[in-house]
Amino acid sequence: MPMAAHSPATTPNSGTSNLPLVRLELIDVGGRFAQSAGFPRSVGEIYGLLYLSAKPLSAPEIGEALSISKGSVSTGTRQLLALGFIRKVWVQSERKDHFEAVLELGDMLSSAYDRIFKVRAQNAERRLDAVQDSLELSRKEMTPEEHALIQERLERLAKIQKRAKQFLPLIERLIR
Amino acid sequence: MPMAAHSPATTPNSGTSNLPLVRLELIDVGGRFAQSAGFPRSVGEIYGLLYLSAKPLSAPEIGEALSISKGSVSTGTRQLLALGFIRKVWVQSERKDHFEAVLELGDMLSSAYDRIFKVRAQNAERRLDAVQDSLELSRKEMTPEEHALIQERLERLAKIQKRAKQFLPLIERLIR
DNA sequence: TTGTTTGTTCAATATATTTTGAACAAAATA
DNA sequence: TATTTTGTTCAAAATATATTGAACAAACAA
Repeated sequence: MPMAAHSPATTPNSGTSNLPLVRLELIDVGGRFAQSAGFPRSVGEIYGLLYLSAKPLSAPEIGEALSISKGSVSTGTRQLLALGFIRKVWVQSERKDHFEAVLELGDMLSSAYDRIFKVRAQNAERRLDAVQDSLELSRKEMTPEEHALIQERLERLAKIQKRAKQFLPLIERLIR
Repeated sequence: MPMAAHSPATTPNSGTSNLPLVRLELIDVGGRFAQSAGFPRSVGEIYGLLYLSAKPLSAPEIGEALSISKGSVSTGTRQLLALGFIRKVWVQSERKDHFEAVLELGDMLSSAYDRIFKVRAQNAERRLDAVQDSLELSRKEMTPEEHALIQERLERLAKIQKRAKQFLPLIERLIR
């Protein structure tokens, strides 16, 4: 369903931006994708805008097209730059920074995968180790039966984690 | 770092629950995992509580152990039941429903994968089709050059999606 | 140097999500 | 039947997250 950025589905885009429908829709797609990946909607909208832009856009242009503030543009572009989804480009006789989308989305997604999911997997592993350590610390508060039960169940978790660790590199290879 | 459910890291667990440290920690792990997967924290905490429980727990027991309300327990257990992460069990001479964790987490995660990620992939595919349709609708508002550029970029997206579609079943097989 | 433009930060505001708990419904008991 | 127990719903409150915009800083121009 066609939808202008930030506007309810039924209302047409409010005035200034004047982008063709297809671009407004991809802005919305980007926003939704960002949300489902745990990023602010505006970050995805910025990428969606730049992805279908014929030329690099300045921060004020982005803000005007999406009706978002200077601050949000600054924060959003910083995040996208850090993830490698956009780059700064120099535009002749312009002092403002300009941004363009990195089009190699496949590569970008795999690098985002690296940064996000690998770190998460590592954290999860460390965390589970800590839980297993604290099982021994809690030993005195428990009956031997309870201790054995918890130990067995934590070992199940460790096995799942091991399995996950093994197939993650395979996914990486497939994504690249 | 050890942490009682819902309490700041430095404060000990407030009174009634009296669970050993290791169980409090797994509750926290469950809560964080749920959050990273887009579920309410309390849903993960309920699973974490049940996962290390020697016996099935009633709704009031869950609420008391986690210091959450009747309503949250009801909502949380319903979600976990729908996902297949817990099951109801009948406990002799008890009228209350009792809940226990499904321990086959690997299986559960793959079925949750099915339900969530497959639907997302399908939605994304439909959505991109719609965007491509609207490119044709917007044709008159654009120069031929702009049209060609957008068409090319949308085709790139379609390719990425196709690739993603291909490797998703492989991941599934690995997870199972 | 001063004045202007551009970009960032962050406290305040707005928005979205989760949790609560009172009101209700459903089921079991007496 | 009436009474108690158990479970659900959903509007309101609490919490978490995103956005704004004024104040600040940094870069450049004159």
